[in-house]
Amino acid sequence: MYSLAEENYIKTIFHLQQTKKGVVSTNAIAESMDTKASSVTDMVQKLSEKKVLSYVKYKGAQLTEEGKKIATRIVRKHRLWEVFLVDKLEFHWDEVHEIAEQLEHIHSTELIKRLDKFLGSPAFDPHGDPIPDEHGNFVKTEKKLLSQLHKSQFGICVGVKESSTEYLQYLDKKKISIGTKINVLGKEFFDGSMVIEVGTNQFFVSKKIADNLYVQTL
Amino acid sequence: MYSLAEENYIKTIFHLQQTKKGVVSTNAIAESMDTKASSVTDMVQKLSEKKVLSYVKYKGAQLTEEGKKIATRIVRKHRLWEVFLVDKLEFHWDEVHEIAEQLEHIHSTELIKRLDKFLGSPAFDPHGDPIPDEHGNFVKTEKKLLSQLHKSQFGICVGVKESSTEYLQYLDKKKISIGTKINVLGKEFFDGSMVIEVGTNQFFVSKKIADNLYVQTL
DNA sequence: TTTATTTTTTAGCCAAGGCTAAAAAATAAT
DNA sequence: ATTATTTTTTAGCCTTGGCTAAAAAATAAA
Repeated sequence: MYSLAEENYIKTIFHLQQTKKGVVSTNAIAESMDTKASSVTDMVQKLSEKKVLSYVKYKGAQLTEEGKKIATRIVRKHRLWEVFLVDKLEFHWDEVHEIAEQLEHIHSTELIKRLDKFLGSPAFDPHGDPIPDEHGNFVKTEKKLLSQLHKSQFGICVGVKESSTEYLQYLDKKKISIGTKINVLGKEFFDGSMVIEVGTNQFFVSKKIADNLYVQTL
Repeated sequence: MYSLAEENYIKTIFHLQQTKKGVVSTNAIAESMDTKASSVTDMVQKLSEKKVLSYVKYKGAQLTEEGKKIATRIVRKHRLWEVFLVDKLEFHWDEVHEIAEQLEHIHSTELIKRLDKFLGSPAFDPHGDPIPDEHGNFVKTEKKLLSQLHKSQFGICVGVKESSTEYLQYLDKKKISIGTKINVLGKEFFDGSMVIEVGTNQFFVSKKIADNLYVQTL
């Protein structure tokens, strides 16, 4: 069993080594966790002894397989709870992070198993990020522009390229927000326009619109 | 904001002063929390400075109004989460305590407001204990025998007087367990037998049966 | 290739919460 | 009313997870 502090370090290092690719520097961890480098050194040395990560002085830290497993479980919990908060308690997607930060540390594998089932084993959280399955497997996703999808593919809205007021209002009107699933029903070869499905709504979007929306795809 | 340790002390003292009536001794707290008396003394002195309880050396501790408020909020959270675990995640009522012990420390008033609404503002938890409302008011309940109820009253099953195998099997068959709501539809003056409703089922119970079941009533 | 600068680590300190052992107060027994 | 026993407190120490300031290593600049 890992302490709250340990879990938070593991989670942070996991996220950092996704982006920064490879070993993570002491300073990077410190900055990301809003703490001091000296504190990070201490903790990283402790976690290294626990075989959660490998650590070479002055070089940085890198999670072991065990460490990644722990991190993945935390991420799974975090994202499932976010789905719960949004889908069941009707929170808005941008209000749930803080609460999920707390809920992700609740210890009970049975709880998560049942929560997952209760939520219908969702594949994405309300921000459009993929939820690892119970074995820790992430679906490998790619961030693309909506315009890059083909007919009968789908994507989860994760952001916009340029955010003009008009565009955001358009998305709002069409009930597209972060985490929304978008099915591509058809695509016009000639002008790149598409027919998409959002919820139960089906409508037409121009290439200009589809070029401005980022989606996460499998 | 109170720490995890502080919240646990406050909660424990709250429960102890319900039963033991009045001031709570250092040893009682220590035993109940499975810790040492010396640790209790330290914490109780700290909480006294924070005006959460009044404490007289060698005499014991007693929660202030503020302390009771904090305790009540924790109890409310604990019991609402238990309802969630049983009603929504289909845990059995005797499996949920540990998990609720963790969930009760999640900080977010909005979360509890929404959880309560989501659950239909339940008045009792799965053990038949009353859930304080958002202002901290407990419905004042009384523990009675089912046989003491009158027509059109209801009670929440909280236990049995004598537990023979046959009796427990009977309850099982009738889908009566801890936390089950029982409506008294009719009562026969002559022999004390009753017609009760459990879920959507309505059936007859003899006085002997009704005399053996404890229920919580408003 | 020295010298400066940045990054990281070490050393020493602090607060929270716990523990043990000894002292002090309260309570019970003679 | 003493003495014995139990309860509670104090004193001192431990671990976790922070912090600051100084030292050491790595990196960049001259």
